[in-house]
Amino acid sequence: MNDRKLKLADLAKLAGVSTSTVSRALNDNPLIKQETRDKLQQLAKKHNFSLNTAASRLRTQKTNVVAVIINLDGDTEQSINDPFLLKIVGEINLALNKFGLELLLSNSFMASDDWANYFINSRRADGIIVVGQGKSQANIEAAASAGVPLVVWGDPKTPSSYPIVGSDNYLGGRLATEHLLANGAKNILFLGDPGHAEISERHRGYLDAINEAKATPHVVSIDITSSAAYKGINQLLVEKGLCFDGIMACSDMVAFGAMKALKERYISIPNDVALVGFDDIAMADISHPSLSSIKQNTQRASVILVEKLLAQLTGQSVESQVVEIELVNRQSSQR
Amino acid sequence: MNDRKLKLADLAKLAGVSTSTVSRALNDNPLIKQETRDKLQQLAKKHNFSLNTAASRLRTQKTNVVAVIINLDGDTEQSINDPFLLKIVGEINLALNKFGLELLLSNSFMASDDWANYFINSRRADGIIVVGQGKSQANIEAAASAGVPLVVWGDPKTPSSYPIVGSDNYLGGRLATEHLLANGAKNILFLGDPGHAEISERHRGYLDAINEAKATPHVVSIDITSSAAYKGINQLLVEKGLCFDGIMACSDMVAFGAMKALKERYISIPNDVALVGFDDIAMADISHPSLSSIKQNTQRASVILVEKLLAQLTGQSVESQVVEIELVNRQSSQR
DNA sequence: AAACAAATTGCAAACGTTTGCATAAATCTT
DNA sequence: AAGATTTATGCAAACGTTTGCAATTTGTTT
Repeated sequence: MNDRKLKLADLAKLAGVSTSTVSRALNDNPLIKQETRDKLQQLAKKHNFSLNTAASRLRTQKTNVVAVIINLDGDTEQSINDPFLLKIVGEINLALNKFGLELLLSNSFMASDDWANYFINSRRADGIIVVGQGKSQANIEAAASAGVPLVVWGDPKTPSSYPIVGSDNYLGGRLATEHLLANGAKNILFLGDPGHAEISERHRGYLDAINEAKATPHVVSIDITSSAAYKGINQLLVEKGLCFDGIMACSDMVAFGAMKALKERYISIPNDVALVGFDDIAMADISHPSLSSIKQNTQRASVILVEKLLAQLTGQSVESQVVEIELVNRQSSQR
Repeated sequence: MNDRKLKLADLAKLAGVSTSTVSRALNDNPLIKQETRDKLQQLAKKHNFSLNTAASRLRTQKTNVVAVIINLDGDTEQSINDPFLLKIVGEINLALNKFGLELLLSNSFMASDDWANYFINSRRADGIIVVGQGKSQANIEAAASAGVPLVVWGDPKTPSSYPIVGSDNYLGGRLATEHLLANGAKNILFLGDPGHAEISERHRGYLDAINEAKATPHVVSIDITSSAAYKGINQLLVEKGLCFDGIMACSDMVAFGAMKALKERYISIPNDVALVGFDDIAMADISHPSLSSIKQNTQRASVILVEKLLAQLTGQSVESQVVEIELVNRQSSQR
């Protein structure tokens, strides 16, 4: 780094034109003659010039930055380690880049509770993508009603004043359960916390499928973590023995926790207990037995999230949207 | 959002003081009388005021933003899904927040190759944290020699002009191998690509342990993914049968791929083949059998990364640093 | 009570872009 | 060939902070 950072004015002097011209040329403004544009762009490249984003953000009042907030409830610890959450952040990153936007990563622990203020008023970002509804939607609601451009990854069927993009959780729960039934399971456990928005929909789907089959539902309510699932199933086995022959788990990580408890007692999967997870994380395919799961189309969802955010930025009003899901049939439910 | 965004000048008018005073008060500058400071800070809170970061970044030439680049090689696909990479990003995020910094997430696919230019000259960020060395360090080297404040998560023993923070990979490889030997394994496979910086150190540790035990080394070189590991082990079994009784895998995900191939052929873990992974991701504890692994202290490493970056920002020169590792002994290696 | 020092506050210039408007150059009409 | 268009460029003001310096107020000393 030899010398002081070049600025627009320096470049202009070098080229013998005004700063306006350089500015326009670099932004590919058709007001400037094509030939001049090319020349100036080359000059900029040659001198390793790049615009000072602070200055241009100040002037244009736009940042081209989107804040992504990983929304965890303080108490129930679906930890930041859940591969699924992180996977979706990765996908969102890709989707944003495709639209020339950058990603400011944040989480619900920092940044206080006033998102409108912290991210938008301060011009840190143009809009917000919230990953996960959490148990309380208060922060989201507050930001949305403050007029912040905002989209949420969550359960699209939740009534809300802001657009939610997410999987058809009801259908997912239903398909998974019907699949277990079709494979001969009679006593199917729902493993997860129905107090959580997305999971409550999965639970509804589970219930409807169970009822239609005239079976009896049974819920084991636990946090969305493997270890909670492990403990939950263990405890159930201790107290009541093997009183079930199927599990619909609210996430793959939860399913793996359950699997461990079962395997330790030499309960065969899928023969004694059939199992379906949710999310289809990479591990589902590589575990043994491999885990049947409801696959969420995170890639498509991410693109939709970004599109809806952009639509809001141009003043359009947008609706929640469901993205399709798919049952991935593997060994854990096959018999 | 009722009215136009408040600015410093508006607040000043409300309070009957100058903008300088408000600015200083909000930044807790001791030049301003404590009483005035309190009053103005309350006023700001009351009106939901927050500073325009674009303006203040322009004026101060500081952003308080750090770019985190996930550095994947285009070809060898240690995909963005590897939970370990994402875990460390989470930890870095926490560490940055602790120091009042924000995290701009990026990856080596976007942002061109000229990081100095794209992130620093453009004043998008004050410094860069690179996660992963990848196979080629050209981009990192270029940015570092352009004078960019930069730290890398990788193998600290790699000679470099920039500071690298990471685990003692040599020791990790050695400990894992010695542990397998101590548990009676005689023919231990190294599963991973020694062309990769961190893994080459693990490989060295493996080699030294093997040689000291007068055993013969055997490397199965594969990409850092479960599926590559699965295929690799499968192929080996097909071609040569069960010619090994221990595996030191270069990552947990790789170990799981190997486990799957073994389990499918009813090869017992740990009795027929003992196995140790690397990273200690959440899944290691929840798999069955649970996976012994070398645990990297990502939390401590993240704090160190940030501290070293801050040190650079204040002009100090900093060195690479090793963070301790730990063997977590679980079922997969126990006999 | 005057003279001085210390503690507070205000003035005004910068930070580096973008953009409405005015101007200059090139092209087209008749 | 002179006016009327069209095309291309330049001028200068604004975006909202921060900060060196000057100015004011307050407190201290003789």
